[in-house]
Amino acid sequence: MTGRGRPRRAKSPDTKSANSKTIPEEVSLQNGTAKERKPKAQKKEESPLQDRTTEHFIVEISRQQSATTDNKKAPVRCTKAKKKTEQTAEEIRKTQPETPEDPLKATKVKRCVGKKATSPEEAAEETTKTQPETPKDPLKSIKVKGCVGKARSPGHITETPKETPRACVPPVRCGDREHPVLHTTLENLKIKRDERSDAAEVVNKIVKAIVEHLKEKSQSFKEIEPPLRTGSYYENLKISNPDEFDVMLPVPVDRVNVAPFGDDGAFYSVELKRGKSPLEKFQKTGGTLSASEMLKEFRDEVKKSVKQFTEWEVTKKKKGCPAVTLLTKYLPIPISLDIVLSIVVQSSWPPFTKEGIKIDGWLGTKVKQQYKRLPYYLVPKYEGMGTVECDGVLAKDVWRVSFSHVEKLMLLNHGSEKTCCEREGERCCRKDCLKLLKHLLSLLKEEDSSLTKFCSYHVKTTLLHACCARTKDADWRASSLSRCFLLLLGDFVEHLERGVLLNFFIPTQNLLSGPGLKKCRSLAQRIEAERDNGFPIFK
DNA sequence: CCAGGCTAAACAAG
DNA sequence: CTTGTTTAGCCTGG
Repeated sequence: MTGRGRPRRAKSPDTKSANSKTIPEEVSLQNGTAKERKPKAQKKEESPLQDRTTEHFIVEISRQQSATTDNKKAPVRCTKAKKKTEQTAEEIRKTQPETPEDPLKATKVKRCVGKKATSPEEAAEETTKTQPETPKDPLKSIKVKGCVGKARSPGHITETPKETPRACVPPVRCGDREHPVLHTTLENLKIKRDERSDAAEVVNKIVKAIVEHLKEKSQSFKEIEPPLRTGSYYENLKISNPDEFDVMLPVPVDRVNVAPFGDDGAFYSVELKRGKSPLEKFQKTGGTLSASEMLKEFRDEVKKSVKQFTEWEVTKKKKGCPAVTLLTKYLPIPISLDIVLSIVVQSSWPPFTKEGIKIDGWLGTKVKQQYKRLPYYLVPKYEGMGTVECDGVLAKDVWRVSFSHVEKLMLLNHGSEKTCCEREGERCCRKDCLKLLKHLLSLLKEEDSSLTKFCSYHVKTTLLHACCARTKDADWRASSLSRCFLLLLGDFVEHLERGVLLNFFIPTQNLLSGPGLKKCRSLAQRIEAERDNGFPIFK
């Protein structure tokens, strides 16, 4: 039915232009924060990110060639005919026989292009409504692509076609024959293109509206920088459903004094140095920039800006949580969107990061230096009771450091060779391993409510540490998925057994101190049971 | 501010 | 399996 030439998805032109092509806000971020760090002169060969190769010539030439050939086949556009998503609830709400359990799910007209009905619920949906509690949100990031010319080396010389299965098949060690279930599981975790498209449309629309409102209608937040799309969706790590989005809205500050709050280096109190700032009003008598007051007003402004969007609701405030969470249920897949207030600090990273981000062997020292020249972010997050006081500062007025922008950069550019996972390069399984482990954790959380304190950030951190331990792309060959996944699983279990998983950027912070050793060990046992039985939970 | 190019990933076909 | 197409996201240059 679905012929290749037929438009499987069509959108009305206005929708299109409004959402997909350009997100204008992006541009001003560059102007605002990034330009200084990314001098124009730093091109191609000169970029520190580039010089791990000696093939610049070939690379550059081949780039140009392929660009010109590509051009020819470009603009074959489909005709757009889709109804806008501005539909009201009633319009959208057609009965969805496939999923009777959810009355809000809907079948859309545009989807009727002969696609066979997908099964009720693929494999297992992850429902990563990850707990707000402890360290969920350090998953945000900035964009700032490392460098300009990506290498696509045609001369990428592979002495042997290594990935092809050998003629003689060793009994045990051959790739992942041991665990074919991992591959099918991964397959089921993929996000459907149409669902992604629908979700992106509604999310982009509301984010745009919020940003416009804050810039034009609010005093305190009129200087916000373009949204930083962070978290697993924007790292291409989202599994199962496009149902969770994280967007950080950064407020620039000129100069600030930042002082540790507590002893693990993750939380800070902030003082504005200069007078002139829209943020003055959030200062307490001691000069502290009050996270809670700023978040309160931010939340009010976000509420105002989504008021007219009846399909979105604002969820209740959660203690210590830096996000204003929006929900929409007017799509087959309900979406939660975290709008996270943050302040951008341009100066050098806190001293507590000194021993962190040990990526020298994996991504290289120059990449690390580049990352460390980026700003860092602070989000209005605290732990425990907001009334706890320390040096005259209340916990609810402190900020937690966030390096989500760097996390995103590392995950999108994760190879020790820069051609890793590119068309001409070797494919690796780092992200697949992470997806699988995330999935495993969320399945375990579904069946055991005592695991709420564990979250996908624990898994992500485990992967980052693993990448520093097994630094070469050859350690993560796509053909060795099972072995790599089992090693990663082993890492995770080790952390759990010891009850120690250090924040990748702030090694003085133990991310497992929240859950506690007892819960850690019980999770470790549960995971080992799955492993030793061939992952029945995936079946 | 926008148009256009590029990439990763999903998806379709051979 | 390989190859090509489509799409959202991202970046750049005008």
